[in-house]
Amino acid sequence: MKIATFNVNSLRKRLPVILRWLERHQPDVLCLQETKVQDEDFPLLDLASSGYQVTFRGMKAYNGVAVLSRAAPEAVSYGFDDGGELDDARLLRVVIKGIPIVNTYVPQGFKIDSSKYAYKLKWFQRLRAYFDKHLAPSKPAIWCGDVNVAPEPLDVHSPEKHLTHVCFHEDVRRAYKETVSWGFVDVFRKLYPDRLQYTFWDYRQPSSVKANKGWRIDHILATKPLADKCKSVEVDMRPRRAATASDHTVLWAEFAI
Amino acid sequence: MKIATFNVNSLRKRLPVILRWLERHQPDVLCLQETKVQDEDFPLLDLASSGYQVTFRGMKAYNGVAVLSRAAPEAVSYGFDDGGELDDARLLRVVIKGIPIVNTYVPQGFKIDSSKYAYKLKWFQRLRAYFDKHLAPSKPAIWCGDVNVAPEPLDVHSPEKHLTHVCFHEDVRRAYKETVSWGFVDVFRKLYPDRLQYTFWDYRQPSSVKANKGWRIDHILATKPLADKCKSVEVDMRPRRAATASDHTVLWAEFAI
DNA sequence: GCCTCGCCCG
DNA sequence: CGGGCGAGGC
Repeated sequence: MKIATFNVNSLRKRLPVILRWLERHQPDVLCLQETKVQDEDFPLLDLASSGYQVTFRGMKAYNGVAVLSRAAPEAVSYGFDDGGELDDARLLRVVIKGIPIVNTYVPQGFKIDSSKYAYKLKWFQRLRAYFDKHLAPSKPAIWCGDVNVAPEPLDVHSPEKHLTHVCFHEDVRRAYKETVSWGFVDVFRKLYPDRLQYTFWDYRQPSSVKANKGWRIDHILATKPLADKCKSVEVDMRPRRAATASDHTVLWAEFAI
Repeated sequence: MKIATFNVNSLRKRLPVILRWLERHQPDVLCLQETKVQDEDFPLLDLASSGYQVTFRGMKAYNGVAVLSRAAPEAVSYGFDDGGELDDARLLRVVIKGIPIVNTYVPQGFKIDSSKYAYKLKWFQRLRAYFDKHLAPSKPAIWCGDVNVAPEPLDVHSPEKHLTHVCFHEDVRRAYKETVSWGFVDVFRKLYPDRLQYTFWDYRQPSSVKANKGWRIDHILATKPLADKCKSVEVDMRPRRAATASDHTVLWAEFAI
């Protein structure tokens, strides 16, 4: 099973890139974030040609998640179910061929001293509780998406400059790890313990791609039984180099199931 | 000499269409309107490959005129010189191979009861005075551009519905004809007295192109000595059918000089 | 509908 | 820088 994740920064703007990538890579599942389209405007027709099943939840202007899958999902669930903020444009769970897949667009957090950052930290706690409720560490499951955390210094260019950045501050890294420790394994880092590899390059940072000044903030994580079956994980730079590119690129992993 | 006119509705958006048209048609002169680009942002580099000389005057967001010519203009003049509103983003005169060419983007006029409409009517009067000052009916000269007038009922779909439209109202048609009568001949209508042929199809009117619900408001006019040498005039629908089309298309005329 | 713009956002 | 939005123009 081949599964991929891609923060598209507008699904409508990225349709050609997405369709091209599906054609070339034929994944079983492609999880998308920042679709930035409300459900009534979702471009189902443009995706129909791909032959993929489409599951989505969006809102106007911000956020939005979707799952494209070869097989139809056996179950679909939108947002948190803990009585708090639903945040269904950031959290989408599907079950595909028996494997639960949680696709997240974790809040970015704005600034360390903002309420948005507090919300982000809380979000990781809620996500752990969500895993507790719906998954089991001993059973196959996947968590992927734009997690907005670079877990280690290796995962961001010039880490010493980003100690107070909402995607690298010690508190957010701790919050992320606390959620991971529920029972997930970062399959990229598992296969490549020392590899410097980013998935996001800021549009604003001049020549960030050429100079490779990026962040590894998009992740695919699997529970142990599934992580053990992970055969390969790669970042495909091509979508980031496309004429009309997202600021993120595609991360994919293949599992022997 | 082959001369063409095209309201591009943003030069920058229409660059591929323009370059393609130049390649295919190799006109001596292409007059453009609604370039919507201020001079400091004019995309000279993108046009350099065409090999055409570029003369332009624009402003931010609205209006803007340009002339692309195989030969460099022997003279260039921007706007009115009667002490009133300059309107140099609507009026550009060049002399090419000895022929004065007046490229205009005549004000649209908004609504019949608006001051913009009064300004439009006045604009035609000023233009006649401008011809008087700079041209002679007995000598070759060309006036072309988006004139924003359908001269006759044949020149607009459902004319009975547009009697109070600022591009078909009796006052504007009279004002236009008063300016034409200075000494210009509409070469399209001269060659094809009865042909129904539009040059503009509103984006808003659903399926206006397919249903051919348009307007003939872009014109090429020549003084009598030149009009007598007009060999052919055509409207090229291709640019209007392009993937990213202006709401106008190209009108061109060939003169035996 | 398809352009422009200024503004918000990451 | 490159998405989104809403307003203004035609």
